[in-house]
Amino acid sequence: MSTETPIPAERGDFIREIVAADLREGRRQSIVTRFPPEPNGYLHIGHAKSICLNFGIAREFGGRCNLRFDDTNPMKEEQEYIDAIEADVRWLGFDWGEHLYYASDYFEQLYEWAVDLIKAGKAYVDDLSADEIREHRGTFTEPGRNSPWRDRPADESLDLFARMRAGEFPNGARVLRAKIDMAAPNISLRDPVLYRIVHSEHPRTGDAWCVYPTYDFAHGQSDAIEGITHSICTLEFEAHRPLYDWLIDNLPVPSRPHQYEFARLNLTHTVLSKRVLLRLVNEGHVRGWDDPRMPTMSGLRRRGYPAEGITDFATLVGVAKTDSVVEVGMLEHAVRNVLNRAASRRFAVLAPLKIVIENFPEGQVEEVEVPNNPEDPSAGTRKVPFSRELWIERDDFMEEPVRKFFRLAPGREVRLRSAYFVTCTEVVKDDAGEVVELRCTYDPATRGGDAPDGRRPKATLHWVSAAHAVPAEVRLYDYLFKSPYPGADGADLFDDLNPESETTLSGCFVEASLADVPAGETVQFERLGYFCPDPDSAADALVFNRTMTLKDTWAKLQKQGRQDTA
RNA sequence: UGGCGAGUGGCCUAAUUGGCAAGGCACCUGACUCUGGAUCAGGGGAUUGAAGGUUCGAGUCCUUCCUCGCCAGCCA
Repeated sequence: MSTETPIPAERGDFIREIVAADLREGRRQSIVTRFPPEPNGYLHIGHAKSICLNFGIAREFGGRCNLRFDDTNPMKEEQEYIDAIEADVRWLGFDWGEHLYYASDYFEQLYEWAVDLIKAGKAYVDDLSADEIREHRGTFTEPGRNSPWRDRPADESLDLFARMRAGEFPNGARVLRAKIDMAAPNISLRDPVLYRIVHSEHPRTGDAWCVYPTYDFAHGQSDAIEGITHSICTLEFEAHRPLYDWLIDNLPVPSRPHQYEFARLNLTHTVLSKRVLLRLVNEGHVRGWDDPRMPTMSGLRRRGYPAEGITDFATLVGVAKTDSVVEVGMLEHAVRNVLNRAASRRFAVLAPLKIVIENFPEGQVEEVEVPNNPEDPSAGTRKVPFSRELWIERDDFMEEPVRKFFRLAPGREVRLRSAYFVTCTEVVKDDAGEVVELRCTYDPATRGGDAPDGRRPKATLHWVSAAHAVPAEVRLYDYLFKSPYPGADGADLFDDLNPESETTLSGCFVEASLADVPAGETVQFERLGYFCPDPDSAADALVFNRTMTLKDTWAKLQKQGRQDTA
């Protein structure tokens, strides 16, 4: 308890074990990781897994995690994304301190190293076109062929490379390539492109450059410059590791980072691909990157998911090298878990049905005391007005109750939460036979929700006073994709889009205090689920998003019943 | 087809490196309950991708095979 060891006691995932061993066996004195997003889109929950891994390791092992933007492709990158990414990482609860970097910070150094490589005869300027380079590359089974420019004198490459930088050539005219092995079974070693000409405004460096390093030439060297010890990336970069190492081996870099790969996160009922997410936005399937149905950080935030739920989820799924698809249910579990603990409870009626308590004095208003969070007594209580006319949930009444339906029905007594027991005495219908109102009586002796004679209703209902409740719009969300595996076995994943992923309810009535819920806070509407105010919400026009429902065994029973009869 | 990687209950992840296959999610049952929530207790579910081999003993080591993923951008 008194001694502090930088090495956590419990065994972790395979990467943490490597980190611990490197420390324990003296290969490393301290740990430096990095989260290296490309600012060409918004962060999603898959990135959260990587963020939690990199920042988590730094935190646990007393090290540091840099935030580094991998901004080597000015055609796709924008400042807007840089800003959003920073905000998202912060929101998750991580801090990079002073260590905010950009690969573009290193462009000059990278250029010099490229020159070193040319001088050493390990890189050359190639005049072949992109198509020709592809043809020369060979295939999985056939080796590639050397470019005719491969053995051009270093001086010539040097001159050409300088002129590429000077802007003498158009996009695609020439590239700088590493001279490795055109017959390598690993295709990324067949003289990979190191630099290409891109005449394009860069969000950070403007028009200072018209040659840009490729990912392969920038990433490992950036790691080395920053003293990254463990460069953690996803599985698809595994084949690049030999190239990563080759560059580190052949350049006078100041440190020796190592790359480790883990399986990226996949989730059922959604898609975590920047390309597809971009299409969802651009084609109007959602209203934007922060649409509450999106798996983006900003979408989840707007949906009301607490950051802690997401980081807990990352811990829950672990880190391994097996391609996997995690059931969304696990995310929902993590989120419910923190919300159940922290969210304060309120009353809201989504599909209102009026009840009139005939023996309750007209015009009288009583304030009943309601606990804000039964899970957390320190959250205190609040006063909620109770009167003769109330709204209850339509689903909480059945004229002809089926088996196992415990809620209100003609002649049945239920408890109105924290208020009184009421009994339904009469059902009022309109001409069409629709139930429009219930007449009830209440038992004044049950004030607060307990009967002196100890009788206990089988159901407790939420309610709001008709005269005091405020109207609201509530947006219900469901999975963006109907199929757990959108686009599986060749199907067009856009065919799997769930047309009911968003349902807007108007005419809801909510407790007046709900007008004061601050942005970013998620509350529980008792018995219904977790909800948060949407940015569209205004003082005189409240809008709530349903973050998720409570676990609902009644709904499950109903669903099962439907299946049984079907 | 060449290279690389991965296969453990429906899903995710462990297994002290050769010693009784464990935990979480999901599911089911019961208890409790002023949320049909939460909580608590219990339960079902695994030939560890397959077949051989080594061994007293294999998820772990060897051989062969099968399946899946990634790689042929001047994307990352």
